[in-house]
Order: sequence, then C-alpha cells, then structure tokens
Amino acid sequence: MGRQRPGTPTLEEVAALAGVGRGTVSRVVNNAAGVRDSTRRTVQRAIAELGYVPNLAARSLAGHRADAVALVMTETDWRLFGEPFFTEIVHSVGDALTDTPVQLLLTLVRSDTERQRFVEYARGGRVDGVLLMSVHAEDPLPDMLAKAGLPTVMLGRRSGDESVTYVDADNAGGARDAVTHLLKGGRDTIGVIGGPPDMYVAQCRLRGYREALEPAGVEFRSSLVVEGDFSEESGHRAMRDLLARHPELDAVFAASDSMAAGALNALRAAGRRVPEDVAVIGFDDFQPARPTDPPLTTVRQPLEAIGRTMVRLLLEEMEESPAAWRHVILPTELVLRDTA
Amino acid sequence: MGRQRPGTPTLEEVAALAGVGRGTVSRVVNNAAGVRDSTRRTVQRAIAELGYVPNLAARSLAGHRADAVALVMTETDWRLFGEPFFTEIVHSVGDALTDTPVQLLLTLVRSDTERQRFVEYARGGRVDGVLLMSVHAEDPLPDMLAKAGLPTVMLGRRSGDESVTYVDADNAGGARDAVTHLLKGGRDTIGVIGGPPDMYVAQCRLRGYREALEPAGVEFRSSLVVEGDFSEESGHRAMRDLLARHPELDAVFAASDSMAAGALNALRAAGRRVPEDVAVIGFDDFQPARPTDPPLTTVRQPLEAIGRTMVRLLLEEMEESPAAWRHVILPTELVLRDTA
DNA sequence: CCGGTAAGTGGGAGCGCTCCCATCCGTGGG
DNA sequence: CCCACGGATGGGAGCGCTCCCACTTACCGG
Repeated sequence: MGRQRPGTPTLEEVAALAGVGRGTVSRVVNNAAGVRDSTRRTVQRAIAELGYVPNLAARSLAGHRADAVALVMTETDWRLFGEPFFTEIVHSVGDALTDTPVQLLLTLVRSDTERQRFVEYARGGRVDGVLLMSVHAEDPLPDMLAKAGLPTVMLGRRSGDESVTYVDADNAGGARDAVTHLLKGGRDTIGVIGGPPDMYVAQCRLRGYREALEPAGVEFRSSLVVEGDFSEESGHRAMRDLLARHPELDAVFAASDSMAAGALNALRAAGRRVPEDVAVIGFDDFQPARPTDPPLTTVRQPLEAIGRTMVRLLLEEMEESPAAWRHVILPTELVLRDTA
Repeated sequence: MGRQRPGTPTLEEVAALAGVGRGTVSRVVNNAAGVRDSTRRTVQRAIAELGYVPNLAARSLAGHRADAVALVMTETDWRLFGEPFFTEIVHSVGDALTDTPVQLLLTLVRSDTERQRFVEYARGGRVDGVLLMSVHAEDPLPDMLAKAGLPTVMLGRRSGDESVTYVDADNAGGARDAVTHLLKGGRDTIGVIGGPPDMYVAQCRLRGYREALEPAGVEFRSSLVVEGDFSEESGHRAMRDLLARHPELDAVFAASDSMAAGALNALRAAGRRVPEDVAVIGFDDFQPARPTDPPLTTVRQPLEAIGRTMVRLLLEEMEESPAAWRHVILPTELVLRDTA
C-alpha cells in the first residue's frame, strides 16, 4: 500500500484540457443538467483522451455518500442455507441494483474480528446501507448498525418485534396454508417436523400449524411435534420418531424441504406410501430444488421478491431516513406436486 | 443518499476534547509510535467518549489507499464450481486477511453493466487490489484491471502465458500422478473424461495424462478421450461412450470428481466392478466432498494454499508494485481411496 | 553551564471532489 | 436602446484525513 498508481488524471486536469471549469466537468461526469451540448461533448472528449476516472474517495468525502451497499452474511448463513437460497437472494438483490449506480459488496462476517472490521468499514462511510442475511437471535450486528444510524434491512427477524427494518416471508401463513390443505384432503393426524425452537422462523411455522388446526376443530397434540435442525438427516430421524409414536399418522408438515426429503426417505424405509398412506408438505422451494421422489408439495418462499423488497426499502431509507422501522411480510405460495 | 448521519465526530473534535493536536490523535488512531503513554490514554478516552470512528473516505483520499481488496466472481464461477470450491477459497482468503486491516469484499460480475461498474469502483480507488476467481478465456476483466495498474491476482489462468499474476494448481502434474498410479497398478487401457477443451485447466489435465503414458511406453489413443463439461451427468454419458468404444477398458481418469461420480454410476449400470474391473480416479477433492460409493480415489487441489498464496502475492504487489508478473503453481496430492 | 540530540507534539498543506454562489452572457420585453 | 431574467459557467470553500516538517521540551555528555 502507500503506492500511487501512476498518472491518474484529476477533474482539474480534464477541465484544463477541455478549457472549462471544474464545475462543468463535474456536471458532465455526473450527468447533471445545465451544460450546453457542445460543451458537454468537448468535456467528454477530454475525459476519454485522459482516461479519466473519478476518485471515489474524494467523491465520498465531498458528497457524503459511498454509492455502495453491503450484503452481510454470517458464518451461520453460509452453511445453513446452502447455495440455492443464497444464490437467489444475491441475484435478486443484484438485479434490483442494476439500474442504480450502487455497487453491491458481499461481506462475510465469521468472527468478532471480522464483525468489528466490518462495523468500522460501514460506520466509516464506505457503504450507504447494509442488507443483512438472516440473522441469529444473539447477533449484535443489527443493533450496532442501527445505533450507528446506518440504513439497515434484515432478511427475516430475530423475534416478534424488531427495531430494525426487515423483510420476511409469511412463515405462519405458509404453514397454515399447508396444513389447511392437508386437513381439507381428509388428513387429521398431522405430524410436524419443526425447526430449532430458538429460531423465530421455526416458531412462526409451528404457529401456522396450530392456527390451521383450530378452525378445523382438530386438537393440537404436542406429541405430534418433533424438532429438527433443518437438515435432511434430522428430518429422517424426526420422521422415524413420529412413526414410532403415532403409527396412525396420515400426514406430515416439515418446516423445510430438506427435512421433508429426509422424511420421505424414512417413510419409504418404513414401507409407507406417499401420499396414499402419508401426505407430506415441505417448506422453502428454493430453486433449483433437488427433485425428490415423488416430487414434493411445498410452500414456496418468494425469494426473488424478498431480495427486491429489501433493496427497495434500503434505498428508501438511504434517501429519506424515515423515523420508523418498517416490517414487510411477503406472501408464500403453496406449490402442489405429488406428495399431498 | 445525500443524507448525513448525525454527529459523526471528527479527528479535530477528538483532538480538541483531549487537548492535543490533530497529529497526535491520528497517531493514536493508527497505532503509530511516538506518543507518550499518558497522552495516548487521554486520547483514547476522548475517542471512546465521542464514539469516534475514522472517516474512511478522508483516510483514503489523504492516504492513497483503501484498506480493502475485492474478490471477484463471474457468473460462470458462480454456477460451475458450486459451493465447496467457492467456500474453501473464500474462507482461506478471509483467513489470510485476518491479521491485516484489509476488508474483503466479494463482488459478483454478471453483466457488462456490472463489469463496468466494478472497474470504475476499483479504478476509483475503493480497493487496493483484486483477486479474480477462475476466469474464462474471453474475460476482459483481468486485462482491464492490469491496464489500470491495479494489483491483480488470478486463480487459475486463461492460457499458457498470462501477463497477470496467477496462482494455479499443478493440473498437469496431478493428472500425471493419477495416471502413473493407474499404470503402476497394471492398468493399460486408460480412458479419460476430459473437461471442455477450450478451458486451459482441461487442457492441462489432458496433457498430464499424455505425459504419464509416454515413460510407461503406452501409446496415446485419442479414442480413449471423451470430453465432458465437469458435470456429473456429462461424466455418466462420457463413461457410457467410453465403454461402448472400448469394452476392454480397465481404468478411467476423470478431470473432475463430479464427472468421476457420473462415471461410477455408469460403470455400475454396466455391471463393471470398481476397482476390480475398472479403476477410477477423479480430480478436485473439494471439501466436504459428497462421498461416492466406493469412496473415490482422486487428486486433491490445494485450495487452502491457493487462497493463502493469492492473498500473499496480492499484498506483495500492493506493497511493492513489482515489475514482473508472478506465476505460482501449487502441487496437488493424490488421495488414495477405494477406486484405484 | 551550554550546545546537541532525540522524543513528543502541533498544525500547514494538500488529497480530488461536490456544493453552491457569484458571475457572465444572451435574449426578450418595455 | 436599456434592463431584467434565466441558463450556463467558473471557482471558492470546504469534506476529514495523512504526511511531514517545524517546533518544543527534556535530558545527555562535554
């Protein structure tokens, strides 16, 4: 470092070459109005000739903005969600920023050192806003950013009431739809393979399950609930437990597709036919989903819309710095395939 | 944007509160020597009291450095390599930067718009150097960056002679080792499932195959070479072709583990025993590898070392701006499991 | 007792840009 | 023919920091 790249021309040099003032060149570079067309062309020629590129540090310093936003992943996101979720969010966020001059920066926060460094980076003004991939309950990052007054949007939430803007899928609603569908299909002994109970998203999906039972007059039985950790293996194990406890089970709602896939295997191993003996519905439908056999009926999370919405909210907060946090819940969609 | 976060204190304000000059505060903030301990403590107290965080734009502007590097992925990397490769590289790069004040920024370049934006970002001085994930032959990005005088290190190379610093695995050597191992095991009709012939990495692995044959006195036969695209499915197809052409085949070297996995399936379908009838060796051994049945003998790419080396070279270039590009080839390792 | 040296410190001079106001020029109406 | 007005333009005043040099002070040896 400390090295200077050679001959990076400055605004002033462009102005000199074009025979105009600094202000005019700045206006041309920033595509601002109020420059005569002939002047604009002269300046553009000078810019091209010198290969001028604006110094972004100077622009930031003078303009009080960075024209960049960060999308932060924690170590946990990194493994837990695997590629499809991550890819889809990143792509939709990227797409949503295409028409802006904003550069998207992905950053990985794996340790306290890295968190600290990132906070200094963000508070230091290198980004105008931060998007947080799903955060864990104990993650101090959202509040650190909020306290620093940085526009921040989270994907998902850590609890029922967040004091940070977030976008989330309608987890409860999606689960409710799934279970309602099972009930309408005449199933009445419906097991649940839930996620880790300390995760809010898992709580919501479980709540949706309960909410669906009530109007149908079916009683909630906690023996029908088994907890998993969103992994395929945990789904397999949970399904086995469930069958042992309730051989009469005629349907299962799994809080993730991976767990549903594990459940499918366990059911096959137990000689149950799907969906004849036991109907199965999953949750997520990340694209491209690894196809199950038979193809899984599931609740689709609107990832593309989530990414897009996060960007919209972030840009709005960057623009206006609203007083209140906003919470957006996006609808899920029940995708009927062959397991229910 | 255009918004100002409230009350961000400046160096000057800290200096005033601590009753010292700007220079002294700067020295404390940057952990520079030449400040009396008592003074240092006073200043640190003032910093804490005001919650001072350095303005990085100002620092960049005055200090001619960004304290950040970018790791660029193109759309192609994104899909082609999937998670394990990507994850391991990112982690090792991250680890290698832990002890520096350098922030790692992952950026995704999917279109010309995004490429242009990134180049402006990089040339604008927001990063001190760039790491490029594997690049394709036609990718103009490396040369754009090189021309801009930005320290740049590529993972892999686009051709035999690159005018950009790169780090690569010894693809030819790894392939040679694999095939030599097969020959030593008494196999002499060894098929190859190669990668796309327009990719240099595929050429190298194929070259290694040929180089191993010669000293063993085995003649190269092009009918033993089938081309794949690194996907499991293409490996399956290639294996079928190979068996049709050469029923007497007694070994296969696949230029990737995915293709080897496909080959394994095809062999099983054809009723061949592995390794008794046909030995199989793959290439990559990305962790965590999806286990094959039987466990695959393969050539391990030293991803961790590659990431670490890339960072070392980049930091060196940032420091000294050497005249010549450097090319580092890291050794692979033949991992013997059950298929050969 | 004094010059000499080193350690510690203060602050001027930018870094290259944006913002904004003063200025200039051309035009149209009175 | 003069003045007022608005669009186009020039450039001063910073933005908050680092770099570096000048300055102060304390302490050393002669």
